[in-house]
Amino acid sequence: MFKCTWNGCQEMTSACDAIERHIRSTHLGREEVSSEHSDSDSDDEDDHEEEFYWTEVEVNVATWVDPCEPLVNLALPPAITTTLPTAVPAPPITTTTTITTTNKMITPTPPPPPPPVPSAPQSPGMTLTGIPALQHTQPQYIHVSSPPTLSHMDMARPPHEDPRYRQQMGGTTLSSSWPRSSTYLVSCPVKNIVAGSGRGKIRVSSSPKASPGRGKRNGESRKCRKVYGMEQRDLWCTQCKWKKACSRFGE
DNA sequence: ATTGCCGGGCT
DNA sequence: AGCCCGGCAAT
Ligand SMILES: [Zn+2]
Repeated sequence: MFKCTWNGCQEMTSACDAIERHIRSTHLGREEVSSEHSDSDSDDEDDHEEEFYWTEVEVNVATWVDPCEPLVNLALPPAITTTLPTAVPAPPITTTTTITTTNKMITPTPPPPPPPVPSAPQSPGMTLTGIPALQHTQPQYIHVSSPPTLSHMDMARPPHEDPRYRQQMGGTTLSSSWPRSSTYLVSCPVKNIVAGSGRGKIRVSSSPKASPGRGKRNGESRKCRKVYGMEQRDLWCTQCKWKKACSRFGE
């Protein structure tokens, strides 16, 4: 069973495609569009936004425990489903209740449309740009102790940094949310506790040849610049604005 | 060409 | 201190 998780909606269907179509037309407000975009150019698969608004409800479901987070499932509903529309094993569980498995990222709060803003008095009724913009809910681990590694966790952009609603599309794609990709990184809380206290100018191992400390090292690194683009520079973190090492996105 | 950022200049 | 940019390295 696939249930719509939209605020208050109780729509339920047995087919995955059906619920997605329901969400698309009823909630997302966009009509059925043939999979082929004739006009637009290429790659990115059309935003699968509807995939965030339904959950798979099953009579019996094995509790998939993420190998990376063995002790974090005390607050969030344990659920991770890869892309598997049909075929369910049949574990010996006689529970009558149903377990919901949210597909794609963990969403602690069922109604995603209005992202829970930390605390900011906003104009009632509409939120942000109007489109159901989700935010990359970074899984908050229980960091045992890592004071020096205060890198991310402040991805929540200020309520309204820019008084002007900047809306300039580079193409036909409406910037909905993060440039999601098909693969989701799953970082483990196995971080080394670096005792970074030495504050000198000791720059060891700095041969003029090999020093992978500069330049565009990894193609996977998305810093403020690439994320927001040259436009909306005011959304970058301070360090990025000054062309210094980014402070928001560690790694 | 683009991105990340060190080094260094200016206020 | 904050702010900005030249220029380098890596993609
Ligand atoms: Zn940054």
